[in-house]
Amino acid sequence: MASTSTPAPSWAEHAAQTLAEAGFRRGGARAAVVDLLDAQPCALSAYDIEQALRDQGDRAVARASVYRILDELEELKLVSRIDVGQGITRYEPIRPGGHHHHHMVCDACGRIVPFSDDGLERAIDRLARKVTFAVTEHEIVLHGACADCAGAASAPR
Amino acid sequence: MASTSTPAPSWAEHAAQTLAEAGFRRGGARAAVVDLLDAQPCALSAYDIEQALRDQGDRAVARASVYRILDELEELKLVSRIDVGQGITRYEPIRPGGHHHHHMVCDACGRIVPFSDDGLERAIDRLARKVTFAVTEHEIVLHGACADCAGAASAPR
DNA sequence: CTTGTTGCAAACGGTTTGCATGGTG
DNA sequence: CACCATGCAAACCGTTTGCAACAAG
Repeated sequence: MASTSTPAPSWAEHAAQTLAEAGFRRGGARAAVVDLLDAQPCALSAYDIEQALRDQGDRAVARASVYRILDELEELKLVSRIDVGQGITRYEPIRPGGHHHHHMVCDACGRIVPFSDDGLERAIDRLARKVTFAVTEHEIVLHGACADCAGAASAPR
Repeated sequence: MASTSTPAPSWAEHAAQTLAEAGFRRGGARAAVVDLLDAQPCALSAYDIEQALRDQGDRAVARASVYRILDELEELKLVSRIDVGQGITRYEPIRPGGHHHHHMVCDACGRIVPFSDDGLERAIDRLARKVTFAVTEHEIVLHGACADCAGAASAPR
């Protein structure tokens, strides 16, 4: 962490640059969505994004625009779709140095908790080499109960 | 209990029995869906099921019934939901002695190919023991290109 | 005859599209 | 001033629900 010239550009900046390079014009709605995503710790649904922007007041964005912008961002590999079932697609920034991770879904409260595990990734890599299938992506979703919900139901430890 | 008359009950029979034990009455629509599922090698969507039954002619089942029946079967752990994205839920029989498996989705042609891997399952088990989350299920989806599509695009070998 | 089962059609909820308006370059 | 970006509303599509007809036990 010595390189003072590129002090870890925020994802928002990275996204803005990538978008510009791809020939997109600057637009208030897109900037608002990008900024919101950058500030979030975990995956958001299109609805979450629309609401958050509306609630925080300074820049409401139409639903259709949210979807269109998310499509563009996904196309440029700036966000990834997370589908944990329930028919709701969530989106999450792909941060330059960010680590690959997956999600656990609490079936009781709906909470989504990110996790990453090298052993799991290695197992997937090994598997990918064995199969007659060109694996480019993988998605792993763990279902169960989060600490709160599991604790409430069984022995609190 | 060495009842020699039960060598390997088909999934359809197993399902019929489980349903009966759970107090369900016998019904033509349900039987048709169960039979169709039993005959299939891989996951079907509700739409696939409705169409297949309508096409094969002998017993059409209303869309709503298909969904209701699938819900009941899932409740009894007779089928499992497979969600590979694209917003379409698929269903697959859980066969008594059947092995746990996951799916690869060809993003080019949409084909779904099942696979299973012990190393992967072990990695998940190990992980499940480590996390602060009561893991009850997991779903793994590999995306990429199937042999046909990958072969067509790149070197055929 | 009582109660679960099925079909039909309308309702639902997330997502996409068509078109007019407005801001960027 | 040309064109992309945005908002709005309607269309879409898979799924769910309400209700009436039907059949199993």
